[in-house]
Amino acid sequence: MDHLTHLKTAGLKSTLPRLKVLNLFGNGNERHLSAEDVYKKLLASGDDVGLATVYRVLTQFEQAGLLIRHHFEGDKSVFELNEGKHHDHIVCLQCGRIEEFYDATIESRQKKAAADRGYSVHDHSLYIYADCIKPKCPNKP
Amino acid sequence: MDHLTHLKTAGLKSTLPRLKVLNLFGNGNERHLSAEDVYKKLLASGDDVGLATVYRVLTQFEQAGLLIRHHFEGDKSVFELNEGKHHDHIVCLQCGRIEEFYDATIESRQKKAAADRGYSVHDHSLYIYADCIKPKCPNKP
DNA sequence: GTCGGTAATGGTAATCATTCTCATTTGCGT
DNA sequence: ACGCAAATGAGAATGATTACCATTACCGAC
Repeated sequence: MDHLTHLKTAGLKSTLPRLKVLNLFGNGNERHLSAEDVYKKLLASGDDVGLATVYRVLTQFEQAGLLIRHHFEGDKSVFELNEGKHHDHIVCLQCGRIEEFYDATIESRQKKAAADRGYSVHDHSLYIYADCIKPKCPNKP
Repeated sequence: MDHLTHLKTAGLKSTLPRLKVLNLFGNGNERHLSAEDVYKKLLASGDDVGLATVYRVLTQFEQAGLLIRHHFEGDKSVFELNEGKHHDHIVCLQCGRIEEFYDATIESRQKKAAADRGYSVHDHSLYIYADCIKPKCPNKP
């Protein structure tokens, strides 16, 4: 399913700003971007979209299920493309690198923990804050 | 160790505002409070501390290890007394109820996931967002 | 292809949580 | 009791995000 179709499916009109934002997440080497990141990257590539639009579009995409919003430590939201495969995150506190991982055992234990206590799970977030090993880590935030 | 001793140990002067905040978390029926919550509760009980002080004190307590800061969904930080026993949280999206749980298997799998990828863990946060079962849930945020 | 209505955009002001500034007050050792 | 450094509190400042609203761009009907 291409971007245009994605938008249609979500009941969103296919506009230039929206396509540009989707493209960023689609091609991008960086999977995890904040609103400010997206805004700056678009400006840098000559496409000027308003910051307000970026925020609006990101929220719409999240609600449409195209993007996933994360609240890592710190105040700003970070988004990534929802490619259907759930995963958790390890965040390097030194350089900000984000690594994804999936552990079936953790997933099932979580489900069980919630079920045992009478909760019906919507979703969950697991963030591991760590230092990544040099020389991988440039140690610069 | 009582509150006064806690402060001393942390190298913090024992002041009225600090004791009042610690008391809130100590006695409180509610373990999880935001800065605004703390501020309002103090005002309600006739003790007037400034909001700035509340924020400052909460941050100091966090750094001293007396409190733990959480970033549940939404924008504001939530604090709870650090009683030494790590646990994760289930948050009811309907009524805001927070339930704590601990699962040794999840803990060890997390550690392993990070270690396998060359990370040295600082800490981690696992939040399960769910609906709690009626009639427990008053369904009112 | 053009027209028109509606939804989308973007600049700016407003909001919310949090932090900073700085003059005043308080805790605490002497 | 005194004095000074540390703590407080009121309000300004900040940073992220949202609201407002006049202008502009999609898209379906003709």
